[in-house]
Amino acid sequence: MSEQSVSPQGLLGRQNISGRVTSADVARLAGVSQSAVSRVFTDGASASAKTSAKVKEAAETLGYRPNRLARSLLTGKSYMVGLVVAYLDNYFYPEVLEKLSKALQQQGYHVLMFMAEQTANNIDEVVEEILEYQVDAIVTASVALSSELADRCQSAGIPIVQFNRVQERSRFSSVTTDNYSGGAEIARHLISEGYQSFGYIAGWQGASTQRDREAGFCAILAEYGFDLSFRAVGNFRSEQAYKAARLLVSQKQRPEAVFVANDAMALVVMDVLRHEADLAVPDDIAIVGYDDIPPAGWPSYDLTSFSQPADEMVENIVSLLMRHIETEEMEPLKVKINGSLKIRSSSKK
Amino acid sequence: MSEQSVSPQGLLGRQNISGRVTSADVARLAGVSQSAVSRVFTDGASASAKTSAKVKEAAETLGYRPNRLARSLLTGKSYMVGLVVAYLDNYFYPEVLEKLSKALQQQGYHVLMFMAEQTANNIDEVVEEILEYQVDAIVTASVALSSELADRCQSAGIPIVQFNRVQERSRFSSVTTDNYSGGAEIARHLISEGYQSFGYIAGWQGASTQRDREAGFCAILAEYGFDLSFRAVGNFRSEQAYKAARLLVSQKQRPEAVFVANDAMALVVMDVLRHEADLAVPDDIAIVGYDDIPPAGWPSYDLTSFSQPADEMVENIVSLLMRHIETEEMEPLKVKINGSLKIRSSSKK
DNA sequence: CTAGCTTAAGCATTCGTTTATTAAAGTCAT
DNA sequence: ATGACTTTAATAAACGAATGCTTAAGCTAG
Repeated sequence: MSEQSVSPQGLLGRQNISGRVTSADVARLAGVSQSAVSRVFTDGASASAKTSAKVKEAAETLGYRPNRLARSLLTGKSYMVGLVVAYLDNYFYPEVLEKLSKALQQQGYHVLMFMAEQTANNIDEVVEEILEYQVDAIVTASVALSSELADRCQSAGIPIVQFNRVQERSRFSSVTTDNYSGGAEIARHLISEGYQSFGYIAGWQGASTQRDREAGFCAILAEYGFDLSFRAVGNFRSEQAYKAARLLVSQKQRPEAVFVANDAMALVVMDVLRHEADLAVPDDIAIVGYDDIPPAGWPSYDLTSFSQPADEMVENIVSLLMRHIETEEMEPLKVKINGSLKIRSSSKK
Repeated sequence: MSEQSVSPQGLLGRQNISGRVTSADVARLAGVSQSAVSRVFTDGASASAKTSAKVKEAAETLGYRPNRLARSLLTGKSYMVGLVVAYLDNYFYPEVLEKLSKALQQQGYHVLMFMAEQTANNIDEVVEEILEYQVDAIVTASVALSSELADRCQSAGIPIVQFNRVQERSRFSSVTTDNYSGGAEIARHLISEGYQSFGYIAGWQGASTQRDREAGFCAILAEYGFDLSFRAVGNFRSEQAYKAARLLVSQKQRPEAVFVANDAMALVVMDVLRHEADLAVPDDIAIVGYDDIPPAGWPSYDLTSFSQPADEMVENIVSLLMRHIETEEMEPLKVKINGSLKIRSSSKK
């Protein structure tokens, strides 16, 4: 035994310094090559039952799992989807986020979160950062991108799906409800209930959702010979909705029915009407919202709202994503989901 | 010019096939080495003003940004933090998620989302998957880990911070409010208001938060010679809270005041009392919740609630994370935040 | 003008994988 | 057994960027 044949590392898969177990460690323990280990862990690759078993056992005892980031270098896929979102205090978004996260997880993908301010500048910055993470796709929620950034993503081959926002001549896919018909349906409903004067509290004017909802609403009003007797801007923010509501109750001539551009604001408005102005909903004034977030259905509010079906919207986001990612098909698709008006007591005469 | 000295690729930084721009592309265009490009983009590395300028310009025109995943191979840091969360329909979590996301983003980190079912099995699976992504740390929200998994993370050197959950003899850090004193303070408040009989609607019994809140509440009741005249389990889920509330209103002897283990359930209970049982809150029955989520403060509910200060909790999560990640200090710290009881009209006699 | 020192940039290696290429080992009928 | 063919595994070269080592350049001082 005069030869110094024993490896200085010892024969067993001693872990490397960093504490992370690598495929080489597993290979050593299993007595196979590193590439064999790799093949066992990538489906579609061939490995004999025997080695597969050896490798799996070794991996188990060492607690090995392949490093997805290293893998991504070779495969070009990170199995991460970047999500850009501006705020979660509109409760429509947590709902969507939860569903989206679960659905993607089921497909082996995961959501990497990015919070953006509403300012275009900030959003571009954020997206630049997203690109560093080599996400396979980006989902933007209620947020618009500069066309310059759009180009960057385009040329980097990173598909974008916009949620609840469409940019007219943009090259990316989007999923929305038909906000124009939503607004229109609300108008029809209120008219058919017999209301005669109407108000509108707007969301952020830069948003396509805002514009479409208002346009649809007003178009039908006009068709029946009505127009808005009150209009204020709430920018989709509660504090501003609060101010808009104060303004509303201070009018000498209050409208009989008010459409508020989303539920988050509509709830604030209802609270002001009832608890600060002592007005009854719907008897003194009817309210309709948009989104049908869970609190809209709570008995204390029972708010009529145009429902954006989160499940169906998420399903569509996911299938668009998968289409773009897995077939490399870049052709954008603009999907419009049919929502439906949930009529509740806040708008019944 | 008889030599074929022109590179087959052309002299300009023609992008590689995959469409992604690499540091080598930038180097070629700037006429420097790849390592020079790398140095320009890693702070703490030296580069002359001249090359730095050349490189930055080239990077700009090519739209280059360093690949974080590739970088992570060398540095061992991914700048991602895994977040495990079970549901977002308790509105305390979206709030925390938004704040956490923003705070981490400010430090250059980002949140990778993982949705877990409540079952221990599923959570372990999910965490295994997280590990594949080489996150620098894990935050769990209202979720418990098997000790086996804990070992794995420990030995992989991945710190864990538990949010709103403590595991007794576990080796990871946690951030909670002092749920025991929270429950106690609620009891003191109700007693001092003069209520004489008490009910409790419990959360998921496996949760330390649930146990501590109840224990603190009952301890003080006992101290004053009271006990629970009603108890039901809502598991932190609205549907089950609904059933518990139905049970409550069907009692012959209703308690005068009820503590519901969190706001999400408390709001459901209030709605049942008011809209299904025609009872007045607080006149017929007082209600107190826990978390102080935004809807608790909405005038329609005006629910007394023990406030868990999301800002402060998040600050603590982040500083624990940074401590663990950047100093490699693994010693767990269990942080208890002081909450405060927000007394509103739902519990005033 | 040169010795002596500092700063900058290039080369080559490395991180943990996948995968093309090639060599070895089975399989099966003859 | 032997040859023709199919599996399986090992070797080595990527992927994109960071970094130790080394050399070239730049600067100061004598």
